[in-house]
This record gives sequence, structure tokens and C-alpha cells, in this order.
Amino acid sequence: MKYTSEGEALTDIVLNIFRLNGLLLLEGDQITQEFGLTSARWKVLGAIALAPEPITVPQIARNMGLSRQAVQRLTNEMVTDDLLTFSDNPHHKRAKLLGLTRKGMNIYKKLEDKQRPWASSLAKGLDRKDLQITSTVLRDLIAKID
Amino acid sequence: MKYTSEGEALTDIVLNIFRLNGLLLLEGDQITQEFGLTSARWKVLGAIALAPEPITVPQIARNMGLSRQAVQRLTNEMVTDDLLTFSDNPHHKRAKLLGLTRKGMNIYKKLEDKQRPWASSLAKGLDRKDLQITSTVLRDLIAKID
DNA sequence: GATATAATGACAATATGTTGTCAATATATC
DNA sequence: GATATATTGACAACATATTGTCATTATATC
Repeated sequence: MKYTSEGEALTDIVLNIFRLNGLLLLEGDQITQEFGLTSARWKVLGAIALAPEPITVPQIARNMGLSRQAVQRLTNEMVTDDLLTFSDNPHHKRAKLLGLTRKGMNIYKKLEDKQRPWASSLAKGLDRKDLQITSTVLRDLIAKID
Repeated sequence: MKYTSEGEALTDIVLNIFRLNGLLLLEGDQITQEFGLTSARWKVLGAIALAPEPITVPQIARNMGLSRQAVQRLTNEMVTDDLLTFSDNPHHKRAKLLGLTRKGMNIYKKLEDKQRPWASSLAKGLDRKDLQITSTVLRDLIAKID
């Protein structure tokens, strides 16, 4: 296939994503620091908080596009830290269901309150339509690769 | 600050970037596998290949938005693997200048040939203007955070 | 030129992630 | 129901990345 100008733009996007990923992880680490969390744990916390029903480790991994081993390690530590609980799964003897503890729920809410103005401030000055286009393009790329 | 709809779109973008970062690293690992490289090493190789002049480890780190320690580790191993060379820096006794070996250059060229059709194929079906908007938005976000 | 400050390489500790393997449990197929 | 296949948790090995520290070298300031 010829190297299209679209391909050129895409190469640029890829490099920007690598860069932005690193910056966003640092931002998340700073936002969560006062609660003793990190970007990675915040993401897991959010995945569980936003799930309509209790979910298992492999389900979170599939939702987030991570290996189940990576999620397992995080959740095990977060249970130790009293952020999450494992509860028996009536449909599966090995795969426990994950839930938030009161502490986990409280921290999640506080992080939501901190994240919203952060996002709005970062979005300020950027065109709404452009942001929506970006969101769509990223989603399309994920669908194409995955 | 109020949670704007722009902020909402941005939150979506952030999560998509985390996901896409992981997928792109896997793609890069697959593309580079036949040459014994990885996504991380490919990025370093590219940074050196595209630099107009020989550069040092901390310069690469700043260009790529990585810690100098992370880049140092990669370059040390890549020198061992005969992909890069350190050469004396007339302006600095400690900070060596990095260059590509013949092997490094050959692999870089082959990766370029592999990457272009990959990017074009991934971009296929996406609107050129949308891709350019995405690229611009990502760049703006990097500039705002960094 | 002397001295304070910054940048660099080396090393270590830690966090995040992938991959691979094993035994145990679920699920599908016959 | 028996059997083959897939999923899951636990464990280990490894790659990538940040942060922190130290001694050494550069650079800025006086």
C-alpha cells in the first residue's frame, strides 16, 4: 500500500498518543496522590464503580484492554488496602466478584469531583466539535486494531 | 469549574488514549519482532535517526517525554546489541553522542518500509480532515499539560 | 578564578504491564 | 455423563517506566 497523507497524519497521531499517555499517567498520579492511589488503581476503581453489576477480574481486564494478570495484581493489593472486596460468585467457584468498600466508594466520589474541573479546564479553549471528532477517531482506531 | 460537555468529551478521550497506547505498543512489538526489537527501542531508534545532528541521552529523553534514566537503559542495551554507538562529545566529557550503526540504520529503514503501509491501512476509511483535527487536538493537549 | 547551581551517568527501589506455565474450575461437544 | 476445550487464579520471569540518590562534569554568577 502507498504511504498516503492520511497515513502520515496517523503516524503523527501515534507518536502524540505515546507522549500524551505518559503525561496523563503523571497527571492521574498527582490527582490521586492525596488518597494514596495511582493512575492504574484509579482506573480499576472506576471500572468497578461504573459497572452496572459486580464484575470479576477477567471482565475488568477485557473492558480495559489489560491482561487479567495485571488487573489481578492491582485488585489484590486494593483489597489489602481496604478499597475493594472480593465476594463469592454464585455462578463461579474461582472467579470472585469485586465490589467497592465504603472507603473505596468515598475516594472514588472525591476523585470524580477532582477530575471534572480538571477535564473542563484542560478542554477550555478547544473546540467542542474538534474534541468530539478526536474522540470518534480514537474510538475508530481502537476498533480497527482490536 | 463546572463540568462542561467539553470536559466530558475530554474524559472520553483520556480513556481512549490509555487503551490505544496499550494496543499501539502491542502493534509495534509485533512489527519489530522479526528484527529483535520492541516498541520502546523502535522509538529510540527513530529519535536518533530523525535527529538532524548526533544527540545525547538526555536530549532524546526530553524530545520523547521520558525520563533520562529510561532512555539511558534502552540506549545502553542497544549499544550492546550493536544498534547504536556512543561517540565522544567534543562539548561534554560525560554526555556521549549517539549514532546508528549500519545494522541500526538498516533495521530502521526496513521498519519504515513496514510502518508506512501499516499506517496507511489503519488510516483507510477515516476522513483526512478528521485525522488532522485529531492530530492537532492531541498536540494542543500535550502543550497544555506539559 | 572561585563558587554556587544545573546536568549527566550509574545504581537501586518501586510501579505497571506483558507473557508463559500450572493446577483447578467451567463450559461445550459428543 | 464422559471428555475435550476454555477460563481462572497463582506464580514467575521479564520489559518498560518513574523516582530518588550519589559522584562527576558543565555552566552561571559573583
